Amino acid sequence: MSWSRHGRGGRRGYHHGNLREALIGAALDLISQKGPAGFTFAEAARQAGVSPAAPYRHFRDRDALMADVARQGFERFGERLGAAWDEGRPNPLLALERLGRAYLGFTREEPAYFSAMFESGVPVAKHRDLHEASERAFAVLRQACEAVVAQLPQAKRPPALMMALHIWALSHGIASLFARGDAARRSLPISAEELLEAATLLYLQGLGIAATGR
Amino acid sequence: MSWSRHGRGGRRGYHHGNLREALIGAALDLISQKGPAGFTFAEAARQAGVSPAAPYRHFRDRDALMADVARQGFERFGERLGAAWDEGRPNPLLALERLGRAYLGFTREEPAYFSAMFESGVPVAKHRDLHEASERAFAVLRQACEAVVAQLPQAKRPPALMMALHIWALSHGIASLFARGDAARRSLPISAEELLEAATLLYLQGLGIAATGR
DNA sequence: TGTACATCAGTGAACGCGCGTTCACTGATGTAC
DNA sequence: TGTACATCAGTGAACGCGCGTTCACTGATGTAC
Repeated sequence: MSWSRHGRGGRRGYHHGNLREALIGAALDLISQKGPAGFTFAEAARQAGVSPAAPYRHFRDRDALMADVARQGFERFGERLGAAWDEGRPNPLLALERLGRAYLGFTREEPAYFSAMFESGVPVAKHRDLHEASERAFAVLRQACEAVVAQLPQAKRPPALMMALHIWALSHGIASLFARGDAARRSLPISAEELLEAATLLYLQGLGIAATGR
Repeated sequence: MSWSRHGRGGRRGYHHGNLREALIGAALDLISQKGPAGFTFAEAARQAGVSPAAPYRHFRDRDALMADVARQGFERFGERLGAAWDEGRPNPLLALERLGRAYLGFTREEPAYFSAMFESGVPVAKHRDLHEASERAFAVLRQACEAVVAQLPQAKRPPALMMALHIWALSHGIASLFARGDAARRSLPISAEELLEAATLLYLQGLGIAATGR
C-alpha cells in the first residue's frame, strides 16, 4: 500500500496518504468531544483536510464509518485485555484482577471507542468484522475464567462460559455507570476499581474460590 | 391548569392542551424508532401537531427535553422497581429476584427511556430533578439490600451500600449488554433473567447468604 | 529503461433538505372590579 | 353578572446554516510491454 511509505498521518500532495485512518481518527476526536451523535461525515472530512466527497471513497456512509471505529475499538480493547491477562501470570486470580482494571482503564481513557462499541447503536451482529473483533475480546475473558475455574476440583467447576458472562456483565456495569470517561459518569464513594475488585472477590467466594496470596 | 379539563392528550382549538407531555411522548417515539440521535426538536413538534416554535414555550432546547425524558424515565423506573420489591414480600430474597427481573423488563420494554437515562449523555448530576429521580430509583435497590443483609448476624453484615452498588452494576451490565430492547442487543445462550439470577445467587453465597425456600 | 495506459483517490461545485432559532403577532384563558 | 385587561401558549414566516450526496473532472500511482 502506498501510504505505508509516507509514515503515519503524513500528507503529501494530491493524495492524502492514509485517509481511511485519518477519518477514523477524526471520528474519535469528534465523538469524544461531542458524543456519538455529534459526529458528522462532513466534519470528519474537514478535520482530515479533505473535500466532503472524499470519504465516500472509503466508507459507504456514516454508519459504516462508525462500525469501523467500533471494530478498531474492539481490537484495541482485546489487545489491552490480552496484555493485562498475560496468560495468567503470576497466578490466575491476580491476573483476573488486572483484567478488570484494564476494562475500567479502557473505558475511562477511551470514551470515544467505548461509546462507538457499546452505545452508538451499531448492531454488532450485523457486521462480520466487528462481531469477530468483539468475540476476540470476549475470548480473553473466557480464557481467564477457564484458568480460574481450573483451580477447583473437576466436580465443583462451574461452566466457564457462565462465569465469563457474569464477570463481563459486572465489569461492564461498573464501567458504564462509574468509570466512563464523559460527563455522564456517576460519582462513587470509592474507586470503581475497588468496587469491582470487591464484587469479583465475593462472586468468586460464592463459586468456592478463595482469594489467595494477598 | 387548563389542560387537566381536556383529558389526556386531548387537543382543542388554538391551545394544545398538554403540549409538554405530548412532546415527551413524541421524543420517546422518535428515540425508540431511530435511537437517541435521531430525535429532533422540529420533528417532535411536527409529531405533536404544533408549529416548530411552540416547543420553546416549554423547553429551553433539545437537551432540556432529553433531560426531562430521562427524569420521567427514572420516575417510572423507580415506581416499577418499588412495585417489584413490594416491601420484601414474601421474603427479601424472592423479592430481590423480582427486583432484578423488573430491571431487565424495564430495559427491554422501554428502550427509549433506557437510552435517555443511561446513554444519551445527559449529565445526571447537573439536573437536580433528574438526579433526585435517579436517587429515588436507586434507593429501592439499597433498601432491598438492607433487608437482605439484615438476615445475617450483625457481625457478618457487609455494608448495604456496597452490596447495592454491586447488584446495580451487575443488573445494569446484563441489562445493557443482553436485555436491551434495540438492535444492539447481544445474543445469549440462556435468558438474561437466568443469567442475572445465577450471578446474584453466587454473589449472595459469597456474602454468606444462602438461598432459602426455592 | 522508457512510455502508454488503466486505475485509483482525490477535487470542487452544486443541489435539495431539514434543523434550530427569532420575531412580531394573535387567539384563548383567567381574573379584578 | 358583565366587562376590561393581563397573561399565557400558540402561529407562521423567515433566516442562515451545515449536512449528505451526486457529478463530471483530474492529478497521482502502478503496471504491461
